Amino acid sequence: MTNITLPDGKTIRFEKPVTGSQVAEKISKSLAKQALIMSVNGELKDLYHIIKEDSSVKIITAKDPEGLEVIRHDAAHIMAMAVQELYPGTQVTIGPVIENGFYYDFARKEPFTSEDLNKIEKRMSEIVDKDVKTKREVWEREKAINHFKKIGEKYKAEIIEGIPKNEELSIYHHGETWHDLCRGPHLESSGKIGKAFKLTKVSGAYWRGDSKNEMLQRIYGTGWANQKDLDTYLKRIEEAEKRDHRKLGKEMNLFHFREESPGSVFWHEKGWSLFQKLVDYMRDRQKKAGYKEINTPEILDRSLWEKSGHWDKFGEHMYTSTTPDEKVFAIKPMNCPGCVQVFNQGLKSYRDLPLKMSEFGKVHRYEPSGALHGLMRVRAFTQDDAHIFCTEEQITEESLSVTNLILDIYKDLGFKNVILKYSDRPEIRVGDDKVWDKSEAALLKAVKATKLEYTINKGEGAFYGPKIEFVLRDAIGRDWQCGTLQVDLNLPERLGATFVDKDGSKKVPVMLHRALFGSLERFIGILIENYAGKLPFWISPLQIVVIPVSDEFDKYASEVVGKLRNVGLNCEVDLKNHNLNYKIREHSLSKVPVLLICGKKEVDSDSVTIRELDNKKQENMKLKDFIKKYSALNQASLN
RNA sequence: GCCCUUGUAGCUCAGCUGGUAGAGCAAUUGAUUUGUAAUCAAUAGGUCCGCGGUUCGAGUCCGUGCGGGGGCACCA
Repeated sequence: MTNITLPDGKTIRFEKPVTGSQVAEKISKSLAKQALIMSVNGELKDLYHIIKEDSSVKIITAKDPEGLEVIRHDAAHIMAMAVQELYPGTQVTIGPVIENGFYYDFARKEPFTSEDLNKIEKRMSEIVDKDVKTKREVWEREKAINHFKKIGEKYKAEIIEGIPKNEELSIYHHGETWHDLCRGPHLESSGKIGKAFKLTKVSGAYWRGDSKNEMLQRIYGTGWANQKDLDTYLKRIEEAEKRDHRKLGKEMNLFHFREESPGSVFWHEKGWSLFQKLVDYMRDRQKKAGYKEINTPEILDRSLWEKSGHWDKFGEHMYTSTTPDEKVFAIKPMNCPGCVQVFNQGLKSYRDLPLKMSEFGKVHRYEPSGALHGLMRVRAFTQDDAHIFCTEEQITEESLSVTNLILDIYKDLGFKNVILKYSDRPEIRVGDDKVWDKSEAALLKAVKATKLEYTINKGEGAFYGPKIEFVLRDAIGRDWQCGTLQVDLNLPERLGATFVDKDGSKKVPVMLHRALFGSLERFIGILIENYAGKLPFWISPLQIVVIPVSDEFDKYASEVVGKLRNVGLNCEVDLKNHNLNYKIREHSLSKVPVLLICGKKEVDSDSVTIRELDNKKQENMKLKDFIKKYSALNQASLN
């Protein structure tokens, strides 16, 4: 007698032990058809697993996240099977499920080409059609190791050797010819995978993820429950490609990169205008929040970096320069040591704290060539940096005020969806554990006070203190880590920063590092992708183009531009010998938010006709009203 | 840094197995004077990423360097 309790609380009674398939069959024919795997007392099992005792069982279909995962996992297996059929001698390693799909890492001398991918995909399809049965076996450890060694799968053998001795080793057979070591569960047969998968790319990947090991070939695939989901996913990828800031940056004439300085931006007039607009805005916000802006040298003597600890901990990422007199300088990769030097000038009292010093510091970091990626990962960038010198007691309050400022600024720029990542002490760290206790608690208190969603990343703090990272979600659901707030229990002491406390004794202040955008360059990349290039009016580098209907109205159009420039709007007049349609198309494609059309009607009535981007409706307005309305829109606070 | 891939006009790209470069758009000039997403025509435009090699001959094949792209590793 086996009692099976279903998720809705109902119990089905079976005379004998049963399989998941039998349970599903009992519930309904359609469920039996859709069933992929099952969960028995919370453990995922194959459908053909025999349940011997009373259990609560949930039949899992493609609608459940676990179901989709199994589809992907099986697709990975079938891919490996197809690869080994097509390319004998290829060794398999690991093949997990990942977000949106799966991959499998192979060891093979010859590289896989994109044609190979097509072939493999086709073979996978054939295997699905054949609907080969899956069979699970439990093997004895030595047998498994010897077996895989014998058939030349040294990576598999190595994996098994690393599995704890008390763990059960299951081998899954797919059809008569292919098998793999796997924890499972798996689908009953290959037909259940369906055809909603696609191999997407090949790449290199280190064995066990360690760059000291040999490089394997990884084939990525995406897999879904049905064709519709696959299509939706592929569409989303396409949409992301359309928004690529590298493409848009070129099209919109914002910036370029070139061989002479990989990873450094050549800002064009329009891109720089956007950059400056953000800086102006930040300056204004920080001033109002009580920050004092400073600026420190780009090049500083080696000795300072040795004192700060950067030379040791960050040396391989630093650009250095030796002067003709053999002195070694480093180009700053961070602003903090410079800022502490400014703090150290003059005697500071507890009355000066918290002291907030901001700096738009340009830093250089020698990033590995393979890491570079448009504006998102560069070797030279500008931080909207600030350092807050305060007492331990002030950590929570200051952190909270930084957090509020960040959230408010993100909101102004159109990002309302923000989550926090809190990281506490890492294994290797400096400072007394008691101080860590205090600063972690203080920072966590601030995190909780925001009432925002947050994750705790254990042990991922900086070696000098705990930190919060601000992750914003963009218009198409991608997460970007931007701002950061770090408590520093180390640097002020190393660089001899002190203040005179109430009792007259000298104390070392706590330092908070914070950046809101993180890197201006990167943030601009995120902005471009978030808005697909259609930036909000107030930061748009070219806000308005005035178009005369014919050259008869060139003079009026030029006058309008003059007046708009006078109130600080970025605008151009288009006097080219093209017709109106052509100009509207051209400027719309280059994403100018507002076009003003001027013809006889407008000249006669001292007005302009407004056409906003992506809005075919036109509106005629007196020029002075237009100026009033749009110069107001030019302020962030009104957006 | 590592694996794969890629580099042709300002831009997007074509150029089969080696035989001295081609299109569309942009630019320039001329015509047209246009009322809401491409008016017509003509002209000009190239160290085919750099260096070396094979060859009678290299954009094309080989080697190497640099850059770009996709991943891996890295992101203090």
